[in-house]
Amino acid sequence: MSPRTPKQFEEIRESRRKQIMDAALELFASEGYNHCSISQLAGYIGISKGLLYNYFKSKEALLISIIDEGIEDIMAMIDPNMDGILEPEEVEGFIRNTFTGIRNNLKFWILFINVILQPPVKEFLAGKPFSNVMERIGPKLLEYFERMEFEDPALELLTFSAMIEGYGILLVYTFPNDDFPRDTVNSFENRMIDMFTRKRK
Amino acid sequence: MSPRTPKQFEEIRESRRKQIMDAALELFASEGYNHCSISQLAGYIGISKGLLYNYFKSKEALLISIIDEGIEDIMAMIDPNMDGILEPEEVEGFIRNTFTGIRNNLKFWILFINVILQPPVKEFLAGKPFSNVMERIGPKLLEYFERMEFEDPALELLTFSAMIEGYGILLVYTFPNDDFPRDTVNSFENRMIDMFTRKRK
Amino acid sequence: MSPRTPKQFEEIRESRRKQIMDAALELFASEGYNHCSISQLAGYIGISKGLLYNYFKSKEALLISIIDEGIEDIMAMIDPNMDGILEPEEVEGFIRNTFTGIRNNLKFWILFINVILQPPVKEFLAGKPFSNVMERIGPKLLEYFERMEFEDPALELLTFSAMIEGYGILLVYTFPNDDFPRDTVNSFENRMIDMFTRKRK
Amino acid sequence: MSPRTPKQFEEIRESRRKQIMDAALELFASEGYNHCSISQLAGYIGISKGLLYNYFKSKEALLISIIDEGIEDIMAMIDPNMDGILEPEEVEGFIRNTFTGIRNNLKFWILFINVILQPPVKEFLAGKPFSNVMERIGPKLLEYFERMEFEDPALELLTFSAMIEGYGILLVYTFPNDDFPRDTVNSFENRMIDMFTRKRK
DNA sequence: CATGAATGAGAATTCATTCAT
DNA sequence: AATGAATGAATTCTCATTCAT
Repeated sequence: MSPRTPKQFEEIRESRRKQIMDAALELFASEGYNHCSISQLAGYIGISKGLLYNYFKSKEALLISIIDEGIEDIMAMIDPNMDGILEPEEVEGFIRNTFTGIRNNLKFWILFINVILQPPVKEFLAGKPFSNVMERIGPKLLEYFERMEFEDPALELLTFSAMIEGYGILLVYTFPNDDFPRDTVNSFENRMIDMFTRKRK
Repeated sequence: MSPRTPKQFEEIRESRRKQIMDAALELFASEGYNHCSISQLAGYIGISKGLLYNYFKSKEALLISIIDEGIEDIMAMIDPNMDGILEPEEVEGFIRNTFTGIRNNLKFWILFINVILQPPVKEFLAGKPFSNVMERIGPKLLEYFERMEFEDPALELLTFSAMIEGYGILLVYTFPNDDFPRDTVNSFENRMIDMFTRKRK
Repeated sequence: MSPRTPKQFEEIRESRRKQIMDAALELFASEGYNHCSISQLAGYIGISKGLLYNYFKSKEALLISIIDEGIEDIMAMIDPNMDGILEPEEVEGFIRNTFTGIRNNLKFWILFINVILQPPVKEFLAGKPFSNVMERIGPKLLEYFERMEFEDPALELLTFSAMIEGYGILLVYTFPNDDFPRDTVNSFENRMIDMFTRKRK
Repeated sequence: MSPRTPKQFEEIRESRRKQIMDAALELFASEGYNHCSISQLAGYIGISKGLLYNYFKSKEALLISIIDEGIEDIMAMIDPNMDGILEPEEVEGFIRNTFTGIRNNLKFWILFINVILQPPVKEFLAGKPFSNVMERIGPKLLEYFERMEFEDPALELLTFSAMIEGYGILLVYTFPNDDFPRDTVNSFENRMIDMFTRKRK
């Protein structure tokens, strides 16, 4: 066999890294971050503890990487193009994407909810622009509700946020096994779209 | 000096127990359960580590006690009398009480959200009828929405749940310091009452 | 009620002391000295920990008292009058008394075997003339076997000691519940008497 | 430097494990199991406390491992082939092997006597077929004494057991430093062989 | 005499992290 | 790159003993 090229090395590293992060997400989400030891994690993946430290400089760093990437994934799905002012179709898209995004990354979402208030992640998020999805697009939505002449834009924003987050929480706490009545969820999504994209008087 | 009576001992125990639980709630909620050591907690209260174990057989047991009592407190406030079928006024009361209950026990609520998915609490809740507030009154609400001829009772229940939980979450994650625009919250509360107590067609 | 006389106080103290020692013997023998806490013991007796310390200055002191008294009891039964030289009838009496003594104080015997090699008791026994029953009467028996012209007096002493102690051990380890074939025990006793009181050639 | 092979790791583990068990046997036997802390033990070996837990999941587990292996060692020496019916030569061999076995593993024997009645070991032995050496070969010896037409087989078994165990106990309690008159011991051994392998009428 | 809350010293245990190979 | 033995600091927990009442 010929010696591997630098590019191949890079690929190997990348796939290992991904493997570790996937497994850690899996385990952290089901067992809890604190409750899950590096030994256990390494054993679960089938690699040595040392190798893990070859890829992540600490357990915290691993967690942060997972959170970071997860947020990016969800953000990418939720928010493909929100630079300018919001139009109703974009709000509709945002709602649809959010629902899909959370559902597609349920494991991550569970972990996220699980650790978001705990020291390492808390600190990490503090410095980030997307510490909270809502925080980022909040102002835009506010401006949108104003422009669309909703009666009480702040109330709309609160309602909007609560419904989005409430949905996410229900997924995690009440239906973590995806045993969700899909019809009802679709209706809920439609109701939200209905509520927040039709101009009210 | 005469020896203490059993009643006196009982009082000492009761007040100490409360003192420990209050301090632990405080610290666990702000620092995080895992991040806060028994040493730190004992130091914060100003007692010895040993005494803590005189009152709670383990750190987990202390956490569980806090959760247990907190749930009871909130349930007592939320749900004073929901034995029979629900009437609109009761739903209104439930909404109002829930909002007040969460706000009055914000520290507990933060801790609760923080630990609800973590092993000891998860297991503890599994055996409880009120593992989730919604779980308990869900069926009653469903029957209520049917009786009130809401078009899609399941959707109403989901919306209702999401809005309640979303509100709770927002409090914890987004406005933990109570820097909440109170007017908007009141409007949100009223909107919910409006949505779920007026018969729809 | 008239105030108690000093004598009555003395009696109360004495009976309490005995009660504590009996219960401790019971518990130490069944649970193991180290495994049994002062709390547990006090609870078992139905008194407070403080009171216990009123009677014994430490857990070790309590153990030592039990051992001390137990040894005295057994010694009193085994060895009523062994001051002068031994005669065959005295050896016979010694054997019979030893068997009865061990059987009557089985709980103590179990505790004794259990703790005899452990630090506090070990040190305590070191300074005592009866650190071991055999040690005390060993020299006398040796002289007896010589005077009786046993062929190898040292061998007889070893055999004698081994049979006595072996019997004690069997009681503790193999038949702690007294489910002992009494006939066989009696025969064993008679065999020992036979072996060690009849002059050999 | 090439990484260690699995075989090398296996060797390291095996030798460390043995080192720990040897040291623990040494220390537990001389200081007493309860009196000897993990810190002390680790310091004595010259390793960290943590490493100890890498090899044994608890102090109790370490004790049990020692007991388990010790029993196996002694059994292997005592009882090389006792499957069929016993012949006088086998009984002789058993006696000789037992004496040698106990003497060669005196440290273990001391520890064993020391802890055999204490909770963890007691429970552990309960499930074992060789909880007591005698228990295992008792029935065989009984049958042997019957076949050899000893007058009272049960009495012979009791005498045999008592002498063996009594010898073991004497070693531990009375002559723990091996300051044993070897001649007398040999005579004792011969006397036992004489007593239990010559057909009596 | 009697109580049990309170202490504190020390014990067992865990586990993220390092490092020689 | 890969391993897992080894570390050590921190953490949970135990329990004999004291002491105010």
